[in-house]
Amino acid sequence: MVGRTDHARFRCGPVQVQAKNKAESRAQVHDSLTSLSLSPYVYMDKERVLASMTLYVVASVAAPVQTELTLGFKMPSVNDVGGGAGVGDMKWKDDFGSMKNGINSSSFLSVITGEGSECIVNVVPFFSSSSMLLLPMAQVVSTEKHSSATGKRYREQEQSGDGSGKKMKFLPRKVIRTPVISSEITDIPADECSWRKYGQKLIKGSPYPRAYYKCTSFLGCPAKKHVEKAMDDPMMLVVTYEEEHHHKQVTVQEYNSQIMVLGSAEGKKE
DNA sequence: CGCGTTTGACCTGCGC
DNA sequence: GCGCAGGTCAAACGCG
Repeated sequence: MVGRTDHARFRCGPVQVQAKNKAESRAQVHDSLTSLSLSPYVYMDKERVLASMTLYVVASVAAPVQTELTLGFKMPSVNDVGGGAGVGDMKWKDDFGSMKNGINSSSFLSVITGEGSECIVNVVPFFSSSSMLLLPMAQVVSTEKHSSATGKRYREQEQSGDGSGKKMKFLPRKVIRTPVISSEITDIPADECSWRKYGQKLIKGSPYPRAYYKCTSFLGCPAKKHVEKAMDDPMMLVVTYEEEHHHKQVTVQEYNSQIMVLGSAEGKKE
C-alpha cells in the first residue's frame, strides 16, 4: 500500500445529538452532574486542560436510563482562553444550545489520561449514540506493561545486561473498560483521536474477536489500541492503548481551531 | 472515486 | 526446531 499510509483524517467534528425533550434531558444532565459531584471549573494551559474532577462520558446501550441525553458542556471561547486564563477562568456551563466558535454540538467526551493526583482531561467531541449515559469515569483497569491473553508477549524483559540477546519491546499499556455502545464491536466510544482499523483477530480463549486500531489523527503517530469484549461481561469493552501519541493531545483551543478550519472548508464545498 | 473496513496470509516471538 | 498464537499487512470489498 505505497502511498496509502496517509489515512489521517480528522473525524472529530461536531455531531448533533438529538434530544426528544430538551427540558427533560437538561434536567437529567443536571441530576447526573450533581450526583457525580462534578466540579464545573477547570483551568488550562497551552498544552492541555486540567481538572481535579474525573468524569467519563460514554454511550451505552446498557444504560439503565433509556432517555436520550444531551451533554451540555460548553467549550470556552477563544476570548476566555486568551484572556489570561487561569484557575477558574474557564467554566463549563451545563447549558444547551449553540456553542461559541461555531460549535453546535453539545456533547463531549472527557478522557482522563493523567497520572497520580493530576488528571489530564482531553475534551473532545463525543460521537453520539441514541442512548447516552454519564458514568463516573472509565474504569482504568490498569496501566500495565503486559496484558496479552496468554502472557507470551510484552513481558517486561529489559535485559540490557544479561547478554541473552532477547530484548522484548517495552510497551506501556493502558487498559480501559467501557460499556459497549452497540452490538457491533466496531462501534467503540470515540476518544480524542481518529483511529483506523487495521486488523481483527480471534483470540484463543475468548469468544470475541479483538480489533486492532492505529491512530490516524496525525501522520506517523505510533499510538495503537485494540478493542475486545470483556470475557466476564459482554456488555463491556476492554480497550487497550499501546504507545504514546507523538503529537500533542488535542486541547480545547486546538480543537476549536480544527473545527473552524473544517467548518470553513465544508462551507466552501457546499 | 476515495476512503475505511474486512479478512486471509504472513510475520514474529515464545514455549515446549 | 517446530508449533502455536498474537500482531500486522495489504488486496479486495463496500459504502457514501
